[in-house]
Amino acid sequence: MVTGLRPKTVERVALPDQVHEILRERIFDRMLAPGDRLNIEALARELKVSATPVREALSRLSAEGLVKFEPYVGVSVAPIPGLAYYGQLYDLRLVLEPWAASEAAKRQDAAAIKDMETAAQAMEDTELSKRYRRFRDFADADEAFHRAIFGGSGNEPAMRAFLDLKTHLHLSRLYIQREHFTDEARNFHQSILAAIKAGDSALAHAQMHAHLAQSKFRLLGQTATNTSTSEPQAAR
Amino acid sequence: MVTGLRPKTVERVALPDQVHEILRERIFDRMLAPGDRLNIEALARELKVSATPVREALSRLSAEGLVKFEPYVGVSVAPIPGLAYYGQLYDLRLVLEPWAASEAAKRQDAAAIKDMETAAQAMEDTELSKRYRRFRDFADADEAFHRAIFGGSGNEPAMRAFLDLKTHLHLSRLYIQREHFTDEARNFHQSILAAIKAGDSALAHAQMHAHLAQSKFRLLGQTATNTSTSEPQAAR
DNA sequence: CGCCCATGCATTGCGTGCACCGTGTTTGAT
DNA sequence: ATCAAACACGGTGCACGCAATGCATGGGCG
Repeated sequence: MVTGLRPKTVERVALPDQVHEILRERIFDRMLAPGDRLNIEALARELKVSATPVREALSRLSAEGLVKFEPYVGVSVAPIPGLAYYGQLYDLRLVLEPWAASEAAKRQDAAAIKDMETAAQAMEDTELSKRYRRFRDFADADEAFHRAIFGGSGNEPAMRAFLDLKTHLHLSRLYIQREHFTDEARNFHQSILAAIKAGDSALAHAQMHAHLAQSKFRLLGQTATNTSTSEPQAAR
Repeated sequence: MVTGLRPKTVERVALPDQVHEILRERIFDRMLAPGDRLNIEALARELKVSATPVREALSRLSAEGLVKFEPYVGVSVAPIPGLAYYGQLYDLRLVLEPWAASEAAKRQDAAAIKDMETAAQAMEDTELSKRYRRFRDFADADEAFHRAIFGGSGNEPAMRAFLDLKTHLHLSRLYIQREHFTDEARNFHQSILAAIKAGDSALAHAQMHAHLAQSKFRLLGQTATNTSTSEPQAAR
């Protein structure tokens, strides 16, 4: 128990983590098309490592649902879900996050509210320096805000569930990356934050619901009921 | 594509899977206490395999949250959460599952309803042969029923989230394994199933909520603080 | 004399290279 | 043209060497 807390200064850890992150980036950036086979030894040669760390990284990616793992056959990039899937993802968020927001409003966790403010502020800052504004920065700040709300709900399993969802969330942004709507989201975030700080759980619930409904609308183009079989399977 | 469906008769796949299952069992059965270090080579010797599959299995367990992974140090059994955590778990289910049940009632997915009936029937059968009734059999049937409801909701991300939750759900049963309340749960399941088959989404929502609230009550001993959630999730 | 910090050692996880075997394809014979 | 056997690709498992961690011991300083 004398270990104390690690400095966290240097990247003391993990070669598999690096491979994991690299492959993750490639999938997000569409360098790897869905269905592409990921050859273990080829990746090992390219990345100048052995097969073991690569296997480890692929195993984690499989757990995240980004690659499909077929025993004794190999791994391939998981098919990118269609708009219908992301509609379902928003349906799920429409259930989870308004509840999380209302819980956060009730609990008034000081640290979590601080996190929300930080994330909201990061969004403002991102907005300010439009020159360097990368969509990813905005997405990161958005994710941080929503995560902070789950943190404020005090519900650890819900936080875990959200963190699992977030991987797929990032992919959904591929469909709307050309349109930003940052102002709209920013305003909603401010409203939600205000409601939570005021302890108005009903309002926080409503604002979050409106925020996500709006986002879903931006993604699907119209208030589709849900789950209609429309798989455009873009790219490639 | 000629492979068709694998026979499943023989252990066609994976040595890591077997190690994974063995360790999983040991954690569930309390053979391994929280905090215990899991020595890789020791496990390898005991299970008559090499270190590689063991490492792979531990990696998956880490992804499930059953073990804690410290780079360059080793893995140890994750601390078993307290009752407060499982209360939160039920709070989350109280949000997710009533919604899933109402969606299932709306969609009327024939295959999923079939699964629900099968699971419900399995519960009845388990009840019949009381001599061999193991609590685990009951728990498996219960899980199958709830999973079938998520299947009926047609929401794939929700299904994924539930599958992740289920690991921790099994652990929660450690607290109440001496009390069964199987009749109570069985009756609730029948009510929920009837409501879904009747297409009564509101009733399905209410029944599922009552079911989980009752289960939470059984676990915690008394109605806990929150779970107010006054709004029954109007769902659009 | 006692506490603290630095250095050495044992333990053990981590990474590599090689050999085995299952899979999927191609080729050759009927 | 069809089926079967052999080949090649590549994932899987294993033994070994390397490196990092944590503990123990010894020396130095207050």
